[in-house]
Amino acid sequence: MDYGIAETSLGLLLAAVSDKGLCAVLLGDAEAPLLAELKRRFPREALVPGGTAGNQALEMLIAMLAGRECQEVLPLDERGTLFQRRVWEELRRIARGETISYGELAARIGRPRAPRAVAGACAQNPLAIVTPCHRVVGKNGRLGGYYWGVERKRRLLEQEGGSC
DNA sequence: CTGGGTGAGAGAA
DNA sequence: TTCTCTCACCCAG
Repeated sequence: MDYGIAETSLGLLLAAVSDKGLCAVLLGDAEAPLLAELKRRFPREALVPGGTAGNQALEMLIAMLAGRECQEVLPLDERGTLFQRRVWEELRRIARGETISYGELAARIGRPRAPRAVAGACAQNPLAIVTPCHRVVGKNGRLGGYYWGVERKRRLLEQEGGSC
């Protein structure tokens, strides 16, 4: 698979693409930790920097951050359990600027008593931004957590609410 | 504020 | 395989 890295308003953004589709979108402050995480998630893959597909995905993600809603166009190579994919699929149906609670999301996938499990699935989401796990917040106004830092979550929501 | 009920995943043995 | 621990939750006291 090949990948590309670019600087964005949220810090460094890494996109990795396999022969099946987009398989990782990571955020971070420095290049080395990003690469380490990519390698940790795909230990057996050969990682090729600066590939065409990776850079193409990067461009799309940056356009998305700028306000364009062009997801679903490129194939996704999601690796996860059935339950996780169910959660991620539901996440992608949340509109830009909209937020729901973990309990609500759990109810939507038919598991109303499993908000904690849903949170766990969100934490494992390999495709930041494409799968908008940042649009899930706690029920009583609590922001909840975010794998790449609550600060990034807050800024993502701010920027989505304002510029569409 | 605290405590307990949750479902699913990761890791040990 | 099972057992145990860990949660980005949520509601009742």
